[in-house]
Amino acid sequence: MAIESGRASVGRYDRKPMADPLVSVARLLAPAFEQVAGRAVDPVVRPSDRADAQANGALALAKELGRSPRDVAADVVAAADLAAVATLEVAGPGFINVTFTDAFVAEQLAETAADPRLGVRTAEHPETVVVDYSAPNVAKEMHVGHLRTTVIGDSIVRLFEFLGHRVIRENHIGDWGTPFGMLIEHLIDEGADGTSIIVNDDPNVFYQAARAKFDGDDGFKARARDRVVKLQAHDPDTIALWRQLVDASTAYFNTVYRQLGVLLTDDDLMGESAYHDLLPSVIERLGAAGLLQQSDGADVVFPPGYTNRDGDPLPLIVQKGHGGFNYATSDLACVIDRVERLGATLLLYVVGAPQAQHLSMVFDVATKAGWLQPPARAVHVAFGNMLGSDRKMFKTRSGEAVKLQALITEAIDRGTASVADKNPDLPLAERERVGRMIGIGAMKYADLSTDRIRDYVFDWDRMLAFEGNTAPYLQYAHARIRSIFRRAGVEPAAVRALAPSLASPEERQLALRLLSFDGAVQETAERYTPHRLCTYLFDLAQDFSAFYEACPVLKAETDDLKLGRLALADLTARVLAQGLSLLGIDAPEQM
RNA sequence: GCGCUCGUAGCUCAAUGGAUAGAGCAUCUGACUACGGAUCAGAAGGUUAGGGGUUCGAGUCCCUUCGAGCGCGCCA
Repeated sequence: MAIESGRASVGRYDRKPMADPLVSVARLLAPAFEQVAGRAVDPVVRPSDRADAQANGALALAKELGRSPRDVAADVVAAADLAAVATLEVAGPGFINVTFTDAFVAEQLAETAADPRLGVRTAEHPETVVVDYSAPNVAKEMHVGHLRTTVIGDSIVRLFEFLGHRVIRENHIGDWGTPFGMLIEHLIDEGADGTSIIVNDDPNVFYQAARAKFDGDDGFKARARDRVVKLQAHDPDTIALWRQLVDASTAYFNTVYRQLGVLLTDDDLMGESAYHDLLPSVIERLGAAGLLQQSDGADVVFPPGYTNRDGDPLPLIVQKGHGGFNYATSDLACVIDRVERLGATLLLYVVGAPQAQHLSMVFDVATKAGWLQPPARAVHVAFGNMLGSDRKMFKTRSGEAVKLQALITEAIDRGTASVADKNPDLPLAERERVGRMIGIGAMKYADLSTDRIRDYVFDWDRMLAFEGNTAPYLQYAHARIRSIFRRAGVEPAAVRALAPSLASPEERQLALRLLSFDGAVQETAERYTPHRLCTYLFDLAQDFSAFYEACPVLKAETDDLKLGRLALADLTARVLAQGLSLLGIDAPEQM
């Protein structure tokens, strides 16, 4: 299959009249288009900066009918019956501008406010979705490279769960293979237990020391090789030592995950070792499917369309010359396990862009072997690199990968310092709690808010700024709304059944934005692009600021107006908090 | 050499094939003893890397050139 950078669709979602008004308009306009065209056509309803929405369908249709686009648009408007919802107007070369009636906006808003899901539709056909993300290595430090996969994966998990899918998180940790021979032998030499080495000391020191001995000491190397054989034969003593390393490492991963506030737990561990016993059957089944070939002594599959440096067909090696399996074998076993055992129909791989060719080959082979057939499909949710301010790979001065733990600590420190600076009256414990939300939130948001396929520049000052498209700006907007309620002495729940005020342009603009939360969430999930949701939330916060400036709430002329504006503010806060939560970011009540 | 991805304002980034390419930061101008100024309004800033093509319509799709990054047989 072709490499998909996230354009695949998850399937159709139901089209209930509530929620996204664009969906409602498209649904209501469709019969008019059908009447004019003589067949079903897409009204092509889109957001517009000239009206509340625009329908572009008449332009394409006019070409087909050989008529003037404006005439076609006029016919559609004449045939349409949605007076209760919107007024229609032909504009420009043949657009239909849509302006919602205030009654429609008010009604939709009231339904949204009454809905715990804030208007977000659940999937019409819930699927079993496996999300493969994070994937750190045992006995190694987590580094910046693990940040994006962990944060993006976490957000995708939250999104799909919210949409009603059955989501299975899989943390494909590197816990098997040749390095474990040397790691276990080194562990024996040191006479230490895995916990002290990995949790209390720097895992990289341990790993590099083992590596150095492996490279420089032939006796050690021979022992390490023997140890791998014992490990793969499930020798009890060897497994016990291996288990020490794995347990210590996963405990360490968990401290990182807890600090990051991601959902991963031990229950989600599905490392390479879990597929080890399946690997021979992968080869057997490839052979039975007639796909297996020999090349330079290795068992390989040649998926069509891939070439090497010399222009010759490029193989996917599934069994090495001396009999060992590699990560391609393991990845194929994953596909089988996820489809056949778990019943997954959507396999998401939140893995860096450099793996594109490898994954594409794996998916192609799995498809040819019949393991990955519709409705099941696999998508590489690829992402680019984190760059330093010099636009080069983010590294320490000495050129090493930056440790994720160092990044987390600095984020928390900076977030806490920011709160201390701006709200010194907060009690210390609260300051630290909120500071952590701000620091971690800022780091995650910086990662999520740009198109994932592109590289992005990591900049502490920018991501922690209270201005611009940042987590603190959104968190601040939320906290400020909650502050209004505290000051008013009103419980937010008390205004949820009230009609939100729509008296001014700013209120109307904010209301329309609130109604498009559903559309933003659906699009984010369909394309696996959290930055879409980020952009929506930023726009929402900006609309709220404009409203807040133009429309006094606590000093409103009448009590009704005050309550109506409180209702609008409350809905804004709920959407902000829900949206941030889908990104894995906390929204403090005050900051 | 082949392949993949990216190239948009000074900077960081948006923009389902739709109208005049939008935000934020920075810069400049203005508002108010502030419902948390951690604000708001406005201005200026663009040959969407270059060139061709498809289309009623292209930042977006196709071809090509240039630039950057990454990947191309037994590491994962």
